[in-house]
Amino acid sequence: MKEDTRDKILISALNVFSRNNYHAASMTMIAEEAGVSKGTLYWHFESKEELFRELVINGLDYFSQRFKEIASEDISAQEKIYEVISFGVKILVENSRMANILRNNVQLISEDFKKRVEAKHEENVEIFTEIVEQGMNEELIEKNNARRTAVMMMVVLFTSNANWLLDEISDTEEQVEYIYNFLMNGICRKEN
Amino acid sequence: MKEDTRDKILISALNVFSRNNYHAASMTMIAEEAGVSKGTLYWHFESKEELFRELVINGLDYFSQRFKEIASEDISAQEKIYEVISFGVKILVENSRMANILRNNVQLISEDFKKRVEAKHEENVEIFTEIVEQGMNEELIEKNNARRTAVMMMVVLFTSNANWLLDEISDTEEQVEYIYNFLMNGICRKEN
Amino acid sequence: MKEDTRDKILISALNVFSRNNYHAASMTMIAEEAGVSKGTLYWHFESKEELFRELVINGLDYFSQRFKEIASEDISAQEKIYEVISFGVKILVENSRMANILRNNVQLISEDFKKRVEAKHEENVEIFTEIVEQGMNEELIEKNNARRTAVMMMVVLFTSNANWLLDEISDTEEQVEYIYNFLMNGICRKEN
Amino acid sequence: MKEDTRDKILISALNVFSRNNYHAASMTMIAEEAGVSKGTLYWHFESKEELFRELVINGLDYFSQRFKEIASEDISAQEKIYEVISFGVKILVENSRMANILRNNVQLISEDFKKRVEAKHEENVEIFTEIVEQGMNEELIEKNNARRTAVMMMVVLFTSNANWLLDEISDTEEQVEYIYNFLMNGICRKEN
DNA sequence: CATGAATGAGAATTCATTCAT
DNA sequence: TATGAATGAATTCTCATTCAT
Repeated sequence: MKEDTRDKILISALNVFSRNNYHAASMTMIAEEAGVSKGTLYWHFESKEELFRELVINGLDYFSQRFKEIASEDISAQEKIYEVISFGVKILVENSRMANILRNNVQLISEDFKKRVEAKHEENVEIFTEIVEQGMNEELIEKNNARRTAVMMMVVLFTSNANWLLDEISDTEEQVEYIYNFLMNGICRKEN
Repeated sequence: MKEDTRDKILISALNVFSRNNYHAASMTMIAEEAGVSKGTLYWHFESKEELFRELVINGLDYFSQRFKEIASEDISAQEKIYEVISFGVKILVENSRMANILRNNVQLISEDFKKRVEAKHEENVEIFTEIVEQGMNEELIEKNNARRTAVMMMVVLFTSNANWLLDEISDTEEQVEYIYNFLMNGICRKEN
Repeated sequence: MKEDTRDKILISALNVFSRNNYHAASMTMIAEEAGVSKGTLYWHFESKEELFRELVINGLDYFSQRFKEIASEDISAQEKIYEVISFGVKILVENSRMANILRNNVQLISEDFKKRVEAKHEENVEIFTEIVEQGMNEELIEKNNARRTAVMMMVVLFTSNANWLLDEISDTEEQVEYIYNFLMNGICRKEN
Repeated sequence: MKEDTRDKILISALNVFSRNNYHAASMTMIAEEAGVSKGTLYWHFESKEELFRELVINGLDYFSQRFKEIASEDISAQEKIYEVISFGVKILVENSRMANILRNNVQLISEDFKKRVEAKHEENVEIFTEIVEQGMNEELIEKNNARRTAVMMMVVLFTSNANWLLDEISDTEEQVEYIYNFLMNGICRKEN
C-alpha cells in the first residue's frame, strides 16, 4: 500500500527508459507517465541515476535468482541449460523493455554503477560456469574452458531478443527451441 | 590535404561517440578533441545527427563491402564463413570504438536514420543468407531456414567483441577460431 | 499573487521587445530585466515566440475590446470616431512600447502567427467599417468605399504616435484634436 | 563595369533585407543570392551594417532628390503636392521592397545610424514644410503649424503602401488619387 | 508525502567577421 | 578581387535538481 507511488514511478521509468535510453529519457517524461510531480520523483529517489540503478539491479537480480534456483535443481546439465534458455528467452521477449534497457544503457552511466552491473553479470557467469562444468562431467559439453563457454551462453541468451531475430521467429516456444539448438549444435549439418 | 580538418573531426567524433553514446556526447567534446572550434564542426557537418550518420553509415559500408567480396569469391561456403568471421572479429576488435557505436546507438536517432541503418543490416543479412544457402547445398549446414541462420551468424559476429568475451580471450587469432567453432558446432561435445 | 512572476516576465518582455525588435531581443535580456533565470522564462512560456505572441495578442485584444464597446454605444458616428481616436491616441502614446512592437515586428514571425495578427486587424477594420457606414448614413462622411475609409482611419490612428509626430505635439489632448481634424478634413483650408 | 559585383550584392541585399528585416537577414543569405562568397561581401562592404546603411541612405536620397526638384518647380502648391504624392506612391508601390525596409528596420540599428536616417527625414520634412507654406500663402491649406502638416503628409505618404491599403486598391493611379484626396480633404462629406 | 515554481549549467546551433591563399 | 575554411560569442532551449508551501 505504502509503496504505491514508488511502484508507479518504477513502472513508468521502465517504460520511459526502454523507449528512450538513459540520456534521452527525462525526469519530466517519467513524472508525467507516472502521473506525479517531479518533486515526488525526488522524494522517492535521490537522483535520476539512482532510479535507473534500482531498475537495472532489480532486473538483473530477477534473472540471477531464477538462474540460481535452476542451477541447484537435481537435474542433468542438459535440462538445466534448456530451462535457463527457456526462462531467459521468455522473460526477455515478454519484458522486451527491460531487455532493451540492459542491452543499450549499461555502459553509459558512472564508473561506480558500471562496476555494480558487472558484478551482477559476474554472478550470472559463475552460475553458468557451474552448469557448464556439470555438462562437461556428464560428457554433454566439449571439454574446454568452461568459463568462456558460460560467457558465450550468456551472449546468445541476452541477444536472443534482438530485433533481427524477433522478426524471424514469432512464436516464443519455437524461439526457445531454436536458441537452444543453436547453442548446443551450432549451424552445421548434424550427421546421424 | 583538403580533407584534413574533416577527417580530424570524424576521428574525434568516433572517439567521443564510442565513449559516450549519442546523447551523452556533446559537440563541444568533439570540437575540443579535434582541436577545432564548434563553428568548424558546423562548417563541415550540417548537424550532430549528420556527423553521427556519416560515421555509422561509413562503418557499415566498410563491412558490407568486404562481405560482398568474400561472398563472390570462388571458394567453399566453409571457407567463406571462416573468412567472414576472421574479417569481422578482427575489425571489430581493432575498432572496438566503432563496434560500441554500432551496438549501442543505432536505435536512438531519428526514424529516418534508423531505416537507413536497417537497410544496411538487411544488405548484410542477404549476403550471409547467400553464403548459408551455398553451405546447405554443399551439405555443410543443416537444411533449415537459411535467412534465420544468417541472422544468427550476424548476431554472434557482432557481439563477438562484447566486453565479457574480450576479457576471456586476449589473442585475436584464437578468438576467431573460437567464434568460428562456436558458430559451426555449438558447445556440445563433438563425437568422433 | 500567483501570477506574480509571469506578469514580471511579461512586463520586461514588453520593455525589451519594444526597445529591440523580435530578433534583436534575447531571452537572456528578458530574464535579466525580470530578475529571474532563463529557466523560469521557459517554465512560464513555451518559447520566445509564444511569449511574444502572448504580448501582441493581448495588446491587440485590448484595442478591439474598447473599439467594440464604442461602436455599440448609442451615439453619432462623429462622436464614435472622436472616441475611437481619443482612446487610440492616448493608449498608443502612453504605451508607446506596445505601439512600437505592433508597428515593427508583426510580419517577422511565423506564418501562423501572422495570420492570427491579421485576423485581429481584420476584426478592427470591420468595427471601423461599421462606424464609417453609420457616418455615411448620417451624411457625415463622403459616400464612398466604406471599408477603404476604415482602413485609412486605422492607418492614421496607428501611426499617430510615430516619432516625428510626437516631437511636434507634446500635449496628448491636443494631439487627439489634431489627428481627429486631420482625419475628418485633411489639410485644406476650410471655407466657411 | 567595375562595379558589377558591388551592384549584384546591393541588389540581393535589397531583396534579402526586404524579405527578412535586418536581424533575420544573414550575410550568408545575401552572399548566396548574389552568387558570391561571404569573403567578397566583406571586400566590398566593411560590415553588415555598412551594407544596410548604403542601401537605406541611397533609397532615402532617391526620394529627397526628386522632392527637391518638385519643390523648386514653378507651379502651384496644389500641383506640387499632387506630384509629390504621385511620385511617392508610385515608387513605394513599385519598390515595395525598399518601402518595407524603410518602414520596418530603421530604428533597429545603431544610434549613429538612426541619426543619419533621421537627418534624411528631416531634410524631407523641410522640403514639405516649404511646399505647405506656399500652399498657405496660396490659400489652399489651412493656416496652421506648417511643419506639423508637413509631417502628417509624410506619414500618410510613407504608409500609403501598407498591406491593408494595397489589398483595397489595386490600380496605382487610383491609389494616388485616393491618397491625394484623403490628404487634402479627409473623410468628411464634401458639400458643394 | 506531494506539488510546482524556480534555478543554472550546459546543450545544439547560428552568424558576423577574419584571413591565408 | 575573390574564395572558403575557420572562429567564437551569442542564441534558444533542455533538464536534473532544489525547496518553500
